[in-house]
Formats: sequence, C-alpha cells, structure tokens
Amino acid sequence: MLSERRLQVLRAIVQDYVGTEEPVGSKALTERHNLGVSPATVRNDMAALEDEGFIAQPHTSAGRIPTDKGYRLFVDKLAGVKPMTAPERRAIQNFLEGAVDLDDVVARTVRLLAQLTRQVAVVQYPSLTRSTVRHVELLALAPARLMLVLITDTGRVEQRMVDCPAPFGEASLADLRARLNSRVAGRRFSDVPGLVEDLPDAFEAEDRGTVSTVLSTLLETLVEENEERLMIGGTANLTRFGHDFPLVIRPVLEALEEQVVLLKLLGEAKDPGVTVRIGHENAHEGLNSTSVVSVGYGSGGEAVAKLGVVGPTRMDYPGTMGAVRAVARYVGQILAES
Amino acid sequence: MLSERRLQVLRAIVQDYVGTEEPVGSKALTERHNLGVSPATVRNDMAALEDEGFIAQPHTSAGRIPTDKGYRLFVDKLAGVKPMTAPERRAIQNFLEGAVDLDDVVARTVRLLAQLTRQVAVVQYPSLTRSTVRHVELLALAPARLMLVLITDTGRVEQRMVDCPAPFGEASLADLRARLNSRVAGRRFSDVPGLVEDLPDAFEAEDRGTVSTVLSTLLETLVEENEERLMIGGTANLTRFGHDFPLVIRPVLEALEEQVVLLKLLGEAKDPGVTVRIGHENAHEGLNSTSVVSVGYGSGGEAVAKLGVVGPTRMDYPGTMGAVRAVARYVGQILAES
DNA sequence: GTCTGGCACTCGCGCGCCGTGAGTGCCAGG
DNA sequence: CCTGGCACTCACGGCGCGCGAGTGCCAGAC
Repeated sequence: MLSERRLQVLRAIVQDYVGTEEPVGSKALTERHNLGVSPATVRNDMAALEDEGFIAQPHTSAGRIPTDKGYRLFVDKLAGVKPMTAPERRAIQNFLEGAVDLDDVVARTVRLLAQLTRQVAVVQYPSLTRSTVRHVELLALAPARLMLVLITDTGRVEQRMVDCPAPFGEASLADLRARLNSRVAGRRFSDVPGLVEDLPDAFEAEDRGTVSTVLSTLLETLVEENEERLMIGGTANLTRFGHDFPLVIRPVLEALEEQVVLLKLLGEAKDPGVTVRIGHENAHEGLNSTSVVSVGYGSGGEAVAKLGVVGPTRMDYPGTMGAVRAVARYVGQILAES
Repeated sequence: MLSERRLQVLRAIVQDYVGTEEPVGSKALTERHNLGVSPATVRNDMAALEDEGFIAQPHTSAGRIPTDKGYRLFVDKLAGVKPMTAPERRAIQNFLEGAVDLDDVVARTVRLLAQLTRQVAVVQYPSLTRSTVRHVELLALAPARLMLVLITDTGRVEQRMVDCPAPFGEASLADLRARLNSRVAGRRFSDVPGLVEDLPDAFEAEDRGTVSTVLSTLLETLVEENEERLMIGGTANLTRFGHDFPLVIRPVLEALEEQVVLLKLLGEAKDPGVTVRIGHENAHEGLNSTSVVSVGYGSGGEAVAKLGVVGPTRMDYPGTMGAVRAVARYVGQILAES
C-alpha cells in the first residue's frame, strides 16, 4: 500500500498536470504544494509511483504525467465531487427553467453542460422503456391507413403509420381508441404488452386483424430501443484537447457521430451515482484518450436516461463530476414539473 | 477581359491546387496540362491573373493559389456540374429507399452527403411554412387542457399544449376537430390563417374562447420559423481541412453548433439551382475560410427545405455540386412517395 | 529507516546557420 | 506575342550546439 504522502504526491501531480498541461517535476511540486519535504524525497516517491504504474514520463529527463491508472486512483480515493456554488446552481436553474418543451429541455441541457465543463456534452432523450404512457391517439388518414401517436409522460411524442388489412370504421376506431387509453394511460411501458393482449377479442371478427396490427405497431414502438436518441453539443471544445491535435480529435469526432457507440457507452454506466470511465476503460478505441463522465437523470426517483460529458483524460474530475451531477438533478426537477 | 488561355490557366491552377493542396507553379502547370505554351508564357498569364485578383502567392517565390474571387470565376464560368455516374445514382437511391420515417430520411441523407463529398453535410428538415397540412388532431388531456397535434404532408409532426380558458366538452371537441380538418386538410400553411378566422363564430359563446386559443396556437405553430431544425453530419471530415488546423476548425465547429447561423446561411441561397458561397461571401466570420454548397429540395416541384455541405474553399466544386444536386433530387422523390 | 543536499548525467527544445531547389520577374531575340 | 535564358528570392529541412529542467544515486544527518 502506498503511504499517505505518496498519495498526496499523486494528487498534486494530477492537479498540476490538469492545470498546466505539462509534465510536472519534483521541484515544481514542492514549490506549489507545501508537502513539507524536499524535492529529493518527492523524487523517490515519484519513482515508487512510477513503479506501480500510476504515473509515467513521456521521455527521460522530463516530468511525470498521470497514467489512466493514476487518474483512476485519484478519482476513487483522492478527490471528491466538487459541489457547485450557490450562484452556479441558481444559474443552472434559471437557464433550464425557460424551456418550453422536451426538445428545448434537452437542447438547453446540452448547451449548459458544454459551457459549464468546457467539454463535449451528451444528453440522451428520456428513454421510452422506463416511461409511462400519457395518451395514445389514433387518426384515420384514409379508410385503411391509420396514424398512431404515442405521447409519454416526459412529453415525448412518437408517431407511426399503420396500414390496415381491412377498412376500419369510424365507430370501431373510436371504440379502439377509448379501450386502448383506458387500459394503458398512466401505465409503464413495460406493463403495456400484458394489458392489451386480449384486446382483439372485444372486437368483431372483421376488425380483429386491424386491431392486432395497431397493437403490434404500438408494441414495436415501445420496444424499439434503437429509437433512443441523443443530442451532442460543445464539439468546439475539442479544440482544447491538446497539441497533438488532429490525430486525437479525428476518432473522437467519428465516435461522436456513431450514436450507437455513445448510447452503448452511456448504457454501460450502471453506477447509481456519477460514473467515470477513464481512457482505455472505454471499450471504443477512438475514445481511448478521453474520459467519459456520466450520470442518470429522471423525473422521479428513477433514472430514465443518461447525460454526461466527453473530455480529455486530463480533465478537472471533481469539477466535471460536480457539474454533471448538478445538471442531472435540475433536469430531473424540470421534467417532474412539466 | 481575360483571354481564353488565361482562363484555361486559372482552371488548371484551381484543379491542381484542389488535388495537391500545394501552391502550383508555372512549370508544373505546363507539365500536367498540355496548354501548348512554355512556362514563361504561363508566368506572364499568372502575373496578369494575380493583378486581377484571381490568384495570389502565399509568399514570394512560391506557386500561386486561387483566391475566393478566382474560385468564384471558376465556378461561374470555367466548370460545370459534374453529374453522378449511373452506379453512384443507384447507390444513392438504394441507400435512401430503406428509410422508415422522416427522421430516418434526414439522417440517411446527412450520412450519404457526408460520405459522397467527404465534407460536413447539413440537411434542413422540410420546412413547415411551405408544406401543406395533412391532419390536425386535438386530444383532451384534461377538461381544460388540450394537446394539438399537427401532421404535415412531409410526415413531420408538431405538438403543442393548449390551456383552455374554460372547460371544453367532448362534443364541442369533436365538432371543432371535424370543422378544422375539413377546412385546412390538404391546404398550404400560408393559406390557413384566412381559412379559419371565422371559425369561432360557429360555436356557442362559452366555447369561443377555447376555439380562439386553439386557433392561435395552431397559427403560432405554423409561423414559428425558429422551429426549423436541421441535422449535421460528417464533422470528422473537418480534420481533412488543412495543416494550420486548430485555428481554422474551431470557428467552424462553433458556427455549426449555432443552428441559427446555418439556417440563415441556407436561407440566403435564393438560387433555384445549386448555390455556392465561397469564403468571404459567407456573412458569418467563422466560415470565411469555407465554402457552402447548397440546394433546395422538395417533394413536388417546389422546394420545401435546403440541404448542402460545408467544406474548405479548396474543394472539388463540380463534384460536390453534382453530389448535392443528385442527393436533393432523390430525397425529393422519396418524400413524394411517402 | 527516512529524509536531505549534492552531484553528475540525460536529453528535449529552441536557435541560428546554411545549402538546396522550386519558383519568380525581367529581358532580349525570334 | 511567345520563348529561352538568367539572376534573384526565399521557404524548407537538416545539422550542430548550448541551455536548463529533470532525473537517479549516494553519502550523511536526524
């Protein structure tokens, strides 16, 4: 186990490197942090930390920089989450309160996160699967063509076309609409399949085909997880990445465009609190030099979606984690109110 | 007026520079294009072209590169639009035909454009203002709270909450729904205001307030131009921009995030065909080193929205214009079918 | 055992120098 | 008006070198 002082040295290295973006040496360390020991001692500690794989030198005769493992230790043991200040919290709240609809909430959240953290922000739309149904509407566009509109408790709207096997009368339509809503309104998506399976039985034989088609379309819509969308912002912050720029930024931009990759990334974070994935901990290769800080958010106690930021491994973890957590909390409040 | 040969020299310079990304000299020019004259002659022509402001030297004793003005002349007079080959056209069609809904069409279009041109693609969602109404639906969420759903001919769906001044009965609701649709279904957005203004008169006094509220919400939705959305893709192609990279890419990324800027940019292009805005012709400062190639597309003869690409001024204009035009054409077809 | 000061060593970085060569402008002659 | 010739310019890349931050190690002090 590493001694207390060595941990402090690691913490100091991380903090300095995050600030200056330059390898940090033993002398600079003792000057900027009062560790109470001489550079020589620090050098020994650094050698030990390097043996353990927490720090590394880019080349001989240069200072040390933290490794992914070093950041991991820092995040887990050496630094807490830095809470937002009161004015920051007020600013977050004010900024989010102006939102007029769900799209706007998500858009504002992305901008806010990007500004607060000066990194790339990713916000997942509230997921369908954990939401509840507010209303299901059926519209006759033509005798044998319906439009199915699903409205969720988070304000999200999904629509689907339904081609009916047979013409469907206005009376039957009204009947189906009423029955459907009385059964599923207010219920969780996951409960819907069980609630509607016997619904066709209540209709005349000639209408059953259409009813079944409508129901299967509805269930498809509910299950269709690839419909999970997300919004990205603050990509301009990528330019702050570092000096060896184009090589790093390219794969990151590519990864950001692959929404599937991002969704998987967010999905992997199971932790109830703020999750941090550092460098090579990210499965996707293009993100090996980035860290992802994410957290779930939701209108009630339960998380319905994730949000987070993508930045260089050399980032201000406590501050970023604090911002991400605070934003998630306020977005949850806003969603609960609307 | 410039002689025929000088124009050919300019064309050759543009083509070579676009290919090599390096200033092109007189000797290289005569070698790669058989102009039938010696380097010395070309040098004189180049001096003349430089006097006129069509080309410039980055520094003394280097080759020439085209200026914005030079590209402008090239696009207007020296190069046509390069049509897509038959296999390319088939590929475009195949790729777009798999789309399941409007979002998917737009998403596929963006990816396609980005791949074809190897540049940043921008696709505006079919604009509300020029579309026609397919259907208006009203749902009672609570006695005095309605949801208004507007469905357009391009498959776009907009929804709004309406808080009624007084409770509104189911019968009145059905009545309003029917009257509203019989008047506006199939009509152009711009005609709607005139078609509904006397609608409140047909209702009982107690319902008129609600009817007016619904109507004004509907009109708001129709007019609200800032709801115009767009999708962006292929930002990874920005890494191909040049060597003096971070300085150029930063403002471009920022501009791309400002959807307002992009919408204005697309909106300014009034040309019925492919519009090209080169370098400083773009009002937005961050885009001064980029060119924007855009064109309108629509389901009928009429354009309902724009799409285009953003790339370095040093781009393959004929090819890009061809790709943009072809994609717009096929997207129009797809929209017309659905 | 732990910390410290001293010391020799390493090596990346920045700077200045210089040769090379592509490219130019100009001019005199066809 | 075109061409070949010629002198000139200047960015680029390679080389050498001194500086200095940073290191590892060691002997001595606490």
